[in-house]
Amino acid sequence: MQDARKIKDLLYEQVSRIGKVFSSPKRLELIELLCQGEKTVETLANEASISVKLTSSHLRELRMAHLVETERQGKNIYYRLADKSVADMWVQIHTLAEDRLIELQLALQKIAAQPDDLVPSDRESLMKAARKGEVVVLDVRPSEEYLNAHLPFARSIPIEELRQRLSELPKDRSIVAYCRGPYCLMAADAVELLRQEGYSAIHLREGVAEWAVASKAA
Amino acid sequence: MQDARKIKDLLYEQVSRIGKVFSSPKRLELIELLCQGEKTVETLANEASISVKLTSSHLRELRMAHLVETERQGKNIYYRLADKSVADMWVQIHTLAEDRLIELQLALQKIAAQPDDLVPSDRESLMKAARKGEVVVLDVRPSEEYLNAHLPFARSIPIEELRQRLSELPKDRSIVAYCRGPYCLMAADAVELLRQEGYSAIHLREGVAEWAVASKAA
DNA sequence: CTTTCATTCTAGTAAATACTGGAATGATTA
DNA sequence: TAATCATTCCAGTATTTACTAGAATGAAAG
Repeated sequence: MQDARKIKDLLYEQVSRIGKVFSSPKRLELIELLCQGEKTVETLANEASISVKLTSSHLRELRMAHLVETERQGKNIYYRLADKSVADMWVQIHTLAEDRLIELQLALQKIAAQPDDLVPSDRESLMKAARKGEVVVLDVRPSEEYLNAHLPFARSIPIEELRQRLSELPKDRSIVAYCRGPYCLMAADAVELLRQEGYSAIHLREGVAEWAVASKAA
Repeated sequence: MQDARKIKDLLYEQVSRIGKVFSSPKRLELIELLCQGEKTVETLANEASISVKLTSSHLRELRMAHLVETERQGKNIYYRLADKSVADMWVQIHTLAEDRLIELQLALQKIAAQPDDLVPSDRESLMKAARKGEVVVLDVRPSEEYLNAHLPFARSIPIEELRQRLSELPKDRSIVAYCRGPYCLMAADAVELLRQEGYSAIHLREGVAEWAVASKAA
């Protein structure tokens, strides 16, 4: 019976290794970034606003849990998620957090509290409209991330280029902007800019990872 | 821009609160127990082999993350999962751990390394056979857990009563035993006992939580 | 009023964690 | 050879965590 306890302790201990990875805010941010495609350590460090050394140590934790893989390309080392299921887990955990934590719901309402933010229920109708060309789905992430994966029918204009490339967008149709996910502020900024310039813009909170999970569930 | 950083930090911080809950082996064990139905603090402490006080403090963490609810019934306080999605998350996280951690795979192979353990792919055929009465699906958990939820067509004989109630089981058909999930040893023990007594017994690794997630995905 | 169940407070230990900085190492490219 | 990208080692700090034990508190049952 003592033997059984030891075995159980060992098993839960192993599972907790995965839980530990998801228990650090910065590691969560790195995982979300890696959901957009492979990236170098330097890119990850800059995006997450931490030092390369600290990034390296967080990535080490991810590697030791076998949640990421590395590949050397010239001078750079690229990190990527080891499996699609890691991206799914990120979506599951932040969704659970949004469902259970009132504090998180309030924080999310504060940023971009537009009444017309698109929520998952609109998914099919959005795709139908996008297919017909009734709306423009706009991906405002860096173009490498768009090239790695993007929503169906989406057009790419990175947020930094948006102001100069406004003329590419129609004023007679709604523009649905999205970015990395609900914790990324790029789409919210894009919507603000577009509205100032007289466009009809809507903020889609989901990123490609959230979209993928939602599509599977449907 | 500094403002944006602060907002992001706050959001990831909140999500990490949920991750932290799943980063402790004992809390994972408590969650798995609560997946079987509501339980008192004392029961949880005994099952997890820890003191009531420590159990209480772990449950406090779960409460503060709004993952469990409590209800007073007479002298006892019953804990239960606040939502089905918490049970789903437990299944997702231990599944991810099993997929990614070789150490966990090896540990699981050691316990009950029977070649005929049932794996998820057999789910539909198992149900078909159970419906026709070709196999007996046996739930060896305590009867309260069986009453709370059990697999379709399952019969309940708690592991402690199994030896005395062997005569209730047929020798001409296969007996598929299951318990709380892959980290619970009751079904493995039951299979061992049944085989010693001349029964044809098979170990189903999934519990009701795993079954529910798998059924949704299919 | 006592017992039972459960939480909380205080207090303490041991270990792990997140982060910083400096210096060394290694691999690759130019 | 020098520069770049990344990791690692060493050292140190601050914080958090898991756990133990003793004592007090509270809520309900008998």
